[in-house]
Amino acid sequence: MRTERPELAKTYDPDEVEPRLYARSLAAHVFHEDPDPARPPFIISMPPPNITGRAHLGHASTYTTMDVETRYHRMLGENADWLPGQDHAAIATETVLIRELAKEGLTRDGLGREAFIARAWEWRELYGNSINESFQRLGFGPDWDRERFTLDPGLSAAVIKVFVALYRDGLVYRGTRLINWDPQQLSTLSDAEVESVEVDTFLWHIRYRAEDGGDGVVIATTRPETFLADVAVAVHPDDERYRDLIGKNVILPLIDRAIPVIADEAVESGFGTGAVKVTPAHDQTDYEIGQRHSLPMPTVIDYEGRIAAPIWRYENAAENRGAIDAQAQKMTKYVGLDRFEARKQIVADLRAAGALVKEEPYHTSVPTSSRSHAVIEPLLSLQWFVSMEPLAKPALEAYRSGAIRFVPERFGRTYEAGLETLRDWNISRQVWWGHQLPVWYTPSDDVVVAESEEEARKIAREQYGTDDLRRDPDTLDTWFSSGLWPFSILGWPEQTPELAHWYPNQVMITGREIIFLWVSRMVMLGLRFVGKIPFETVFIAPLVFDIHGRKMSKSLGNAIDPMEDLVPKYGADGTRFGMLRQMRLESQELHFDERFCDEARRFANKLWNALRYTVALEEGLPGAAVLPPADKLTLADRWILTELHRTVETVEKAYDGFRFGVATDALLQFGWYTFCDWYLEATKAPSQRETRAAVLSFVLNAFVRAMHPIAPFVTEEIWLTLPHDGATIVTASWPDLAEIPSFPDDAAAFDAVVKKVDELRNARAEWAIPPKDWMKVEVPASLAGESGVVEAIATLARAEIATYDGGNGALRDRIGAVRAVADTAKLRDRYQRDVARLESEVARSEKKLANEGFVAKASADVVAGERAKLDEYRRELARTRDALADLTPA
RNA sequence: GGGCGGCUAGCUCAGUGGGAGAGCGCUACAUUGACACUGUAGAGGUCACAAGUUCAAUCCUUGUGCCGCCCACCA
Repeated sequence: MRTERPELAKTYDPDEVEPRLYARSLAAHVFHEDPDPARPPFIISMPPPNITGRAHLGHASTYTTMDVETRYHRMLGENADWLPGQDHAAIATETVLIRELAKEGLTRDGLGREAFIARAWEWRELYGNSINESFQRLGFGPDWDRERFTLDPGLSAAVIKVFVALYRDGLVYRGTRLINWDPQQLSTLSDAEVESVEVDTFLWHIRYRAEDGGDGVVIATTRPETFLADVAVAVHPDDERYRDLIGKNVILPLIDRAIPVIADEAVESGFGTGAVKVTPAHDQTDYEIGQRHSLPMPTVIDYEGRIAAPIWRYENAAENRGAIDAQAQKMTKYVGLDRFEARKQIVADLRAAGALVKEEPYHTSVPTSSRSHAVIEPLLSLQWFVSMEPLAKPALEAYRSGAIRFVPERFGRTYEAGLETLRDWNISRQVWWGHQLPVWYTPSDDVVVAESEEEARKIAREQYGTDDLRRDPDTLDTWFSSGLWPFSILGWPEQTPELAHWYPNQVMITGREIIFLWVSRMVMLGLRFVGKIPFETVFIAPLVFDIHGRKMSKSLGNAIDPMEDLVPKYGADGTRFGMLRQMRLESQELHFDERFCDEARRFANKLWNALRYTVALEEGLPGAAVLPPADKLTLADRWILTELHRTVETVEKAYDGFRFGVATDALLQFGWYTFCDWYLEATKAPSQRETRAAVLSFVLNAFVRAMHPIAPFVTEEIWLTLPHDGATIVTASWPDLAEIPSFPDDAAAFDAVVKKVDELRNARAEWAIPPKDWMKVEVPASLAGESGVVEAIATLARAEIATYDGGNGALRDRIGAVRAVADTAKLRDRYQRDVARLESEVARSEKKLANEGFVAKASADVVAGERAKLDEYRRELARTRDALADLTPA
């Protein structure tokens, strides 16, 4: 295909090009693939963003790596597909919806479940696509024809099937446990969604007097309000101070209830007073102590986070219940108070009663919801759980056997550590937007779990003689459905061709903060239900912070919105290239610096102008991928082809190893400096005329293909303008190293030209020769035969060439002997400095080689290298001394 | 408490067991057949600190300091 010489804009305009080319790709469905067992699969399941989400910088960077990998593997000819989808994000979406409804004066409960869900779906239709629009503007090319949603009928069926199967296998169970309760969201949260936030508070020291009238004990607590539900005081069994108290009773102040002093190993004598109040229904450690000692477990905080008369939840141990219930009338003044309000009141009352011994300022952390940021209340509650141990074991084994590989490797240890310490997973949520539990109860609370209501009735009739059922209103944790993602997205439980060829996926890319939350669950559930690991490689992309390493946040005012702040300024290409440039494999943080995006934007313009130069050559361009015969290629041609070969090789390895910083470094270095600053300038020498059009076109064509996965638009625009084969660069082939000739010796000779030109430019600056003047340069007569070399030097250094008698040896030596002509004093000065510099280099090198230890112990390569270096210095020194001698008046 | 990452030029970061690098910023010059979203040149660094291993350490080991993150039931 031969391209007409078009009119090309002087400046590359991403705003015009990018949407146009994206629409073209979309219309042609170039990102779509079907399973093709004849080709190796390369599948990435896109971590489904929340439908409420906006594309933030973390998405932009992480998802760009997925796009790069998919595009690269597609160009390699693999059956590559990137599977997109969205997550219903139960709690997050419900929160947003409730807020929206409030603007209309409506409430969730007022609407009722059915109407609320209907509104949620409407809302999703309206706004759920905005993140996809951002992704498209960023140039992401997942297989949009295969987009899925976690609440799709197919995925919902998978969720129900898994829940029921796990229940029947005894891995899903219902029980009363201490759970994380968010009093603001009015729902439970999994451990993984709870984060610690540091706060300044107090450690209150409170005296519980002994029942027999003694001083009793002083306990230290950060949560005095929960003392209403205390059922014991615990001390360490070996603590001498309290030995006599163990087994005796102390009296809770204000409410005058007697509780025992018990001994438990969990207590650390060194902390606080060495005595701990035990409140099993409001603290994890206390709960475990309570279990060990069969203590009653009253709750005194309700679901709204208010103080309540003792509540007994389900099968709580209830010995001594009478005494606890009897306290209700003594705590009426606190009932209904918010927990933090109650804390103030109780502290004041304890102080008034003389029970408050000390208030010690104290820095600690409190659990908060990673969603609502409300302080989590540990509460005893009847919920649904998944037993983790039987699932975790095979998932650990898959990692330890090497079936799953982490990049960087060290994150494998994070995964391992997480799986070793998993507690059972609380999966029931008290929200409506989600997969409702396939669980029904009979009037007498018998539990029926089934895939459908029909099946549930049948079971109920057979087992319990009733079909009067009510369904559990709770829904499943969002992560339950996302845990199935890599296979549910492929159609599981149906045995689809996609599942057959594309599972396991080759790569999963995500952030380190969800290694336990998500990655481990996909592995556990994939192994259990498909019988195979879900993916072979997990690439953990760095987390994005601001330029000074601070978390990006609206309140700090340092958040960068890629769609608002970057794409309009730098284009999608500039944004992508600039982000990837900062991604270094071993670094777990990316301190985002916008300057890299600006550099990338200018780089795109630079390449664009190299294209303009190329297509404007009067001799015209040959067809795609046509090189002149090797014997016609000039030294400069051989050099640029060799450099191209090396660059493609480097970029290939970089993409293979997720080293995006290395790939962008190599592309930038080659494209801007090697290609534009040196080769393209060299083609302005007359001797390059015969071959330059073909070589420029060939190099640009291969180069933009190597860069395409990172910067899809500018590369496509350039590729389409050049002679090319095929309809779009998206489906073009990866540059074949075998077809890029490499001439290492000639390339080294041209390196000498580069070095010489640098030296001449340097001399020009030093001698203040105006750039518009041609500087005078003499080349040894023996180099005159190499007209291409002489002209290249003349063009690049803007020099007028004369010859002098002399010069011999290898081409590189003859190039080295090229010299600038200036007035004698200036030249002498320069040569003298060169001699001094070279003498010191020679001395350093000689000293090193004279070191017996070095010669004896260093590797042969290094010693030989050092000798070669010394040799080179000596020759250069000799050359410079000769030149200096020539100048010295006789 | 455990684990991980970082500390290199004013800023942001590469890099290597053997001659300290880039971009931006700064200074000076320049409009040379594409590009001023450009080119050329220059200034600028005891590679956090200490000890060790080594013929040789910015790089490896250990320790210290500072910054950041993750995990953990010290109330």
